[in-house]
Amino acid sequence: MTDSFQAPRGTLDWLPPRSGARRAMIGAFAARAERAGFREAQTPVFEEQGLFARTAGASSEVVGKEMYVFTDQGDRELALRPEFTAGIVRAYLEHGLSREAQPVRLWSAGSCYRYAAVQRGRYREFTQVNAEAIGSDDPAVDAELIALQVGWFRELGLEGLAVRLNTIGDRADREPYLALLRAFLDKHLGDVADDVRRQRDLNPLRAFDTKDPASQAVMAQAPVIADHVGAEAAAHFDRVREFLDARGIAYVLDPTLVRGLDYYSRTTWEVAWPELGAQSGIGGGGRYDGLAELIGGPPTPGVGFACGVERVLLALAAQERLPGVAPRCDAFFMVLADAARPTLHALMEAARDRGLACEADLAGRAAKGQIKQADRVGAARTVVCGDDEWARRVCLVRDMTSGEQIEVALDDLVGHLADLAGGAQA
RNA sequence: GUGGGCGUAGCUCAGCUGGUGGUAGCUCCGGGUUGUGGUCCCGGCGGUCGUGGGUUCGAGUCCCACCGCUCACCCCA
Repeated sequence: MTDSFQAPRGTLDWLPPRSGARRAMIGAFAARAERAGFREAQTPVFEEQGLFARTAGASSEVVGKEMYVFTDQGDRELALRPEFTAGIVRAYLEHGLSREAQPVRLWSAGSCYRYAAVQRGRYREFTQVNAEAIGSDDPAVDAELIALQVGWFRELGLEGLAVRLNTIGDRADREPYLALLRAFLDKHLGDVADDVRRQRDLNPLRAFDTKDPASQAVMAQAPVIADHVGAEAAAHFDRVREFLDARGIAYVLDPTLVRGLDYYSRTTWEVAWPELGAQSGIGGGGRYDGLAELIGGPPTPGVGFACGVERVLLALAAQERLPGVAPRCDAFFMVLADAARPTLHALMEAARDRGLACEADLAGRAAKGQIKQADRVGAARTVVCGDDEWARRVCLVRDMTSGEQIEVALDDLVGHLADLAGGAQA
C-alpha cells in the first residue's frame, strides 16, 4: 500500500484525445437520433433497487451479482443503474407520457454500473448510448431502432459488423416452449456441461449460449423458440424483416439468440464486432412489451437498444477510425515583452468574445518555444509582440501557412483577426 | 469469483545463470538561430525498478502476499 491513489478497478479516466473521440461519438449518436425523431432523456444514475430487481428478472446475472447496491442516509435501498431501459420506462409511466403522441422516442447517453470481472472492453463503470421507443407495437418501430443503431455504426465508419436477429415470441408462447426445452434438456442432462445443467431451472433459453463444444452439439438438436412462436408474433417478425430488407440492412437469423435480460419479447437483436474477442458485443436490443406492467403500469409496448461506447471506441481505434474533435486555433499570441502580456491577453480575450479560438503561452516559454507551441496547436496565425512592437503599440500578425507577416496596430488587432477568420471561413 | 501471462522514466522498452538502474528511443524544456515553426545537432528535467514482506554478504533479477493491467472461464455493453 502506498499513500497515493489509483482510479478504482474497472473505471476509466477519459483524457484527451480519447475524451474528444468519446464526445464526438456521442454527439454523432445524438444528432442521428434527433433526426429520427428521438429526444433526449436523462434519468437518475441511481434508482430504487426494486426497479431493477423487478424488471431484469431473477435469473439475470446483472441483478443477481452485478448490481451496485447501497443504502443511503435515509435508509433507502438504491442501486446504480446497470442499464437504461428500466429507468426510462419508469419515467415514461411516472410522467404520463402515454398521453403524448405515440411512440415516445427517447435517446440517452451516460454511465452504467455493473460489478463484473474486469476485462478489456468490460468495465464496472461504462458508457452506453441508448434509445427507446415506447407506446407502439408497429413492427416499423423495431426496424427504426435497428436502423438507428446500425446507421450510427456505419456513420462512425465501423466495418465488419455482424447483426444477429431473432424473435422469442410473446410471453404466452414462452411457457409451452420452455416446457418443451426443459424436457429436451432432461433427456440430455448426462451429455451436457455443468453450466448448462444449471440453466435448466434458471433460464433454459440461456443453455444455447454455452461454449462447451459437446454441449453445443447437443443444443444444436434442441427445439428452437422461433419454431414455436404464435401467429401474431410470427407475422410481426416477418414484417420487421420486410422493413429491414427494404432498407438493405444485412442481418443473420439466429434462432438461439437470447438476451440477458428477461423482459424481452418478440424481436431481439445483437450487433457484434467479432475482432473484439470475448467482449465482441457492441450493442443489442429488443422489444419488451411486458415491461411496463412489471413495474405497475398499464400494458405498454416498447422497443429499445443500447450500445457500449467503450467497445465501439476499441473497435474504431483498431480500425484507426477514431473520430477527433477538430483542433482549432485562429491565433496564437506570442508575447515576448513581459510588460505587454496583460494587454495582449486582454486583446486575446476580446478576440475570443468575437468567436475566435485563441491561445497564448502560459508557461514562460522562450520565443522559440512559443512559436513551436503555436505550430503544435495548429495556429492559423501568430500575433507577435516584443519590446520594439510594444513600444510602438503595434504587433506582427504572421500567417503560419505562408510565413508572411504584417504589422497591425494593437487598437485594430481584434477587428483585423476577426476579418481574417471571417474571410477564411467564407 | 476461478485459472494463465505481465508490471523498469509521462509513453515504448533494454537490463544474460542475483554483483553499482540505461549517454536508449519518443515527449517536454533550453541552446545552436542575443525575437520567428514540423527537419537536424547539443544540453537538461525526469526512476521509492507496482506495493509490502522474505531468502541472501548483496534482489530490478529468487520466494510469498497484496494492488493493477491483460487473456480465458463467466457475464454482457
